[in-house]
Amino acid sequence: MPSTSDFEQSLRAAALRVTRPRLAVLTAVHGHPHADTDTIIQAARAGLGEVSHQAVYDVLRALTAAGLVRRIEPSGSVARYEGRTGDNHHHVVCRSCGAIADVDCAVGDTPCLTAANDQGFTIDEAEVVYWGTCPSCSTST
Amino acid sequence: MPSTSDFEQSLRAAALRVTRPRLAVLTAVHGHPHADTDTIIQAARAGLGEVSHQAVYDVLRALTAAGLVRRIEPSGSVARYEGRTGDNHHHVVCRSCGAIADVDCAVGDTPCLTAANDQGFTIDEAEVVYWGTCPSCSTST
DNA sequence: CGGCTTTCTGGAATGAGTCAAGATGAGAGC
DNA sequence: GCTCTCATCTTGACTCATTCCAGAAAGCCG
Repeated sequence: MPSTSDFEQSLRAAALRVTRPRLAVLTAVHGHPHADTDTIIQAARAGLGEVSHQAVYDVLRALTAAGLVRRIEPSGSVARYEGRTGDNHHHVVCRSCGAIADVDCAVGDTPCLTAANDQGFTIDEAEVVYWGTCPSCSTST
Repeated sequence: MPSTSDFEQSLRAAALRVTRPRLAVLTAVHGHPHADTDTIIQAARAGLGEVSHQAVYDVLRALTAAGLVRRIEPSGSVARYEGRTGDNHHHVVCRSCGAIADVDCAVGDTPCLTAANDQGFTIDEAEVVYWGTCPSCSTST
């Protein structure tokens, strides 16, 4: 996991100001993969004291726009964020407990980006969500 | 598009009672592909008079559970529903205007269902969303 | 250090979706 | 065809994630 100075560089590289809340949120996102907003707020507060939820939302939006974090929203769940960007991986979501795990795509770097007929759309990203059951939910059945 | 009697049969086959609201919602979903909940409510009312939003939500949930309709939720959008199920197609979403179009997958019937490492998950469905720009938004740039 | 701009705080508002209780009507048996 | 039973629909209030707003504070640059 990147260090605080790495995050600082990332922020500066994205032309964003380096502030305590931003570093805290960035650290929280990297330390809690697929965490929902509330978890990130909790984590940010744990390392910073008090942060308004508004600041976290704002920071997350800025970071998402800058491409430093990725926002994922499985159906039926609240928005979640993750720090791994640019490596084109996808997600498995457990139907039972909502757990999310990373999976690399089988095909390569930009898989499935070749739709049979693209309807004239200019496709620039393919997002894949696998639905299934996680190991612990499978066994507890 | 299926007729009302087809919908009746589908409902009965799913052990659901055939009611006016259900037929109206089913018709609305088939007549308005990828429509959001509000649109479906409007469409159902157009063919039925007055329907409570609660009934529509309930019907949509029942139909989704029965597999008669499919629920899709692109990030940043409200829930949408479609009547085409079982043919394993995917969607292109326009980042600009939010338009949704169907695409058949290039690989075949159950594409991309082979994740590189499934983390022990039992995967039963792969959902693919292509992000891009629709023809009209591309040209108007 | 000073000024400008962006960001953070705190609170209130929005809006999709859900819950609960009672009324209604579809389906089954007589 | 009639009646009974239970799933389904109506109404209305409510939850909760997310957003909007205005003012205060802090970071960045010269």
